[in-house]
Amino acid sequence: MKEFGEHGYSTGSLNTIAREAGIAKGSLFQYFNDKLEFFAFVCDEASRRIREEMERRMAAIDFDQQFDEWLFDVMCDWSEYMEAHPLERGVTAATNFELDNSVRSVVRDTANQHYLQVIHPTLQLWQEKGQIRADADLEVLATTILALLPFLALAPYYDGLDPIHGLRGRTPAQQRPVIRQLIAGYRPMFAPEK
Amino acid sequence: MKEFGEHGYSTGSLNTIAREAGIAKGSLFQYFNDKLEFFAFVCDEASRRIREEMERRMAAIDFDQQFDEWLFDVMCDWSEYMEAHPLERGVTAATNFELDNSVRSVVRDTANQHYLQVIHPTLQLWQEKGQIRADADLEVLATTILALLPFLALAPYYDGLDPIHGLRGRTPAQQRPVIRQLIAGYRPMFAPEK
Amino acid sequence: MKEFGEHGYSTGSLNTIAREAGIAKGSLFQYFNDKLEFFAFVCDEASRRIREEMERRMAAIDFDQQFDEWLFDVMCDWSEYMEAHPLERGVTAATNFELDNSVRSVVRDTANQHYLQVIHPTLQLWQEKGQIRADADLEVLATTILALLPFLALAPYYDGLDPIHGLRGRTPAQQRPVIRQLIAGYRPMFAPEK
Amino acid sequence: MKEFGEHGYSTGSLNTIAREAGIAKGSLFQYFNDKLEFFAFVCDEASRRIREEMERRMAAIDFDQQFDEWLFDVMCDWSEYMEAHPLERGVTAATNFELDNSVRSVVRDTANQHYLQVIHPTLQLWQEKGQIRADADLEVLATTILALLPFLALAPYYDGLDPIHGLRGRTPAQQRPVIRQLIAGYRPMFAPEK
DNA sequence: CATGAATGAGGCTTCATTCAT
DNA sequence: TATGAATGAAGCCTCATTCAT
Repeated sequence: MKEFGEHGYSTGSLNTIAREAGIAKGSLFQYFNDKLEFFAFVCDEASRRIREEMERRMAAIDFDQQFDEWLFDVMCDWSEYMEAHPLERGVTAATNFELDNSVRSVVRDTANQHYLQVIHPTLQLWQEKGQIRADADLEVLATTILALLPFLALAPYYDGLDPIHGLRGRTPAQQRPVIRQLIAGYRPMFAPEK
Repeated sequence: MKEFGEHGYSTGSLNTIAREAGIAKGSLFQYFNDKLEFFAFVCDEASRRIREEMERRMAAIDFDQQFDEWLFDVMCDWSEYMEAHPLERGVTAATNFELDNSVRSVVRDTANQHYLQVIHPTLQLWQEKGQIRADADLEVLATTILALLPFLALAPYYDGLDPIHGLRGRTPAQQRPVIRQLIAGYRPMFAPEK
Repeated sequence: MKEFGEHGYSTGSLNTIAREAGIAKGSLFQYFNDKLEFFAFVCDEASRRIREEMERRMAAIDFDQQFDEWLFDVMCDWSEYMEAHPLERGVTAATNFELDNSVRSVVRDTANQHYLQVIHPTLQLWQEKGQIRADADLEVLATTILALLPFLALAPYYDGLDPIHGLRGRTPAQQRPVIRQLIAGYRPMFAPEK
Repeated sequence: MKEFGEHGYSTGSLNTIAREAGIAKGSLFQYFNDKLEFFAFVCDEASRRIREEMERRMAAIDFDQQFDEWLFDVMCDWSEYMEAHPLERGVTAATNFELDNSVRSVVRDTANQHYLQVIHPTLQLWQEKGQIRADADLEVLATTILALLPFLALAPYYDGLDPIHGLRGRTPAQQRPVIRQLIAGYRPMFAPEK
């Protein structure tokens, strides 16, 4: 996760991985047929960990509040999780920044499934609770959140992702106003008529 | 543009570029000190071309309509431009998918400046025209559009970018319903009270 | 036989053999001390099979005819056998095309012994029957036949072995005219005076 | 020529070649796209040298004698040439012992062309001179000689090629009786009626 | 007797960059 | 200004063999 997270698929070095892991180069190929299979495994593993941890955290968040408040809490947790887990964050970057389609399609589909299996039911639940307007477009909302997640995860650590709010370099605590601003901006998309 | 657009910075090969351009490998280094300087130049050039062409096209779009109608026209133009210009699209992908921060910061800032110098004044103009609600958050709107542009540019051509609306593989004409849906979804963010 | 026959000794892979055989890599070394011993066993086995089958077939061929007619029948059988037994044919190629002397000497001597133990007595028999001229040089005849056998076995399946008669790609039936032509050409070497 | 001649295509090492040539590994690829292209070049070069030298020598051989005497002289020259040129001999072995069809077809066709462009016209010439029987089959004769050449070139230096006459280890001078015996054995194939 | 993970040397090839011409 | 051969490090991957289980 460290090597691939820092350098991505094509620039990540199996030699380096073997050296830092203290095993022989050839040993890597006992478990994976080639570099791509290895990378895919690492990405799957990271996606799974991220999802499991986030589900655990979300279960602890107060469900008896307005949707935008709840979303704010979730996104702050997300922000803190990513700050505390540089390995998972690195792999998230590696999958989001992969250019090669044949590599990308292998790793992105898995990640997207994990995300959507959380996002879709959650949005429906909130709509049923009446906290999301009945005529809101859940697909557009899901797309927005699906884009917001890597944005919040990476913008504080990678240059050029957020030239508007200036997330780059901010701690999770310092990110909170921006998160609040973004959710407030999106609020009309889902907010029920008063 | 072809080589870097297809393979990105680190995987793009100067050997290949020289070979396909029909010039000597050494000649590249007459004009650029190293690979990064070359890549930066290519990205700048692409960003400039994209911006100029889009400004030209936007000037031809009817300004006497509602903001969301106008935005729809612009985004359709953007979609058609990207379909017609695979080289520029490739470089767009290469800059958006670059993982290495020291490379990324060089190319993204330029691109973002180009984008924002168009987006910011435009949004202000539409707000002054009263077509964007006075209390709408122009920053969040700008961030949304800044994310929407690469999304629409790349999702039809790269796997795993849009698992919700299924833009992958669609022609510009087939993308139009999705563009309309997205803008309709975003509409409450800026739409003036009726 | 499959792996060594297709790729020869040095390029043949014990890993592949174990994988395709469905046994563990280590198990190979329970029965053979090293790769060469294994290869030698496979070649011996193939030589033995080839010899036994050809002796069986030769026993069924009419012995009451002229030597060249008989030889034609034998060679056609040989041609058909090789077509029907790609594994044995492959090993034949592997032993004939082995460059490394230390490997070659191990496998060729066995094969040659098998061939000569059939060829020598047979030629003597035919000479005693008076169908081979008394002053014919049986050694040269044996050498000729010893060269003819791999030639007929492999030329239809390997490039560049027969640039004159064009055996490459021919079915056994299509090889028959060439076989007849070759034996007719050799005929003066052994034919008794009329 | 040394490395490929000793170990053949697949076992020959580019690392070794570069090291013994005193150049960098990468430099090999300035002139050849891959190993096969390199090997093909080496084989072509060797074939050309062999042909040119043999044509030079054949021009010095007395043409006013019987065909079998002339052939004996040529084959003795061939035997001496191969003894004096271990590099060319090695490459000859490498092309004759190559198992991989895709490699083999590349190098054998060239070699065969060189051989046949000498053999065919020569045989015709001798037939016109009346030294080869009018009804002799020149194709079979050519095939015989085409097989005799690598046999004489390699049998003295490689195990298991000649289990009958025992050429292995013989000097050119010691090979002469065998060469004479072989040609005497083949003589009836072409000798004119007395 | 069977297993299969571990090894580490070696395989071919690509790369950005230099520099003498 | 243009060239392109030379470099040598680094890339991924395969290999036969060992050995503790």
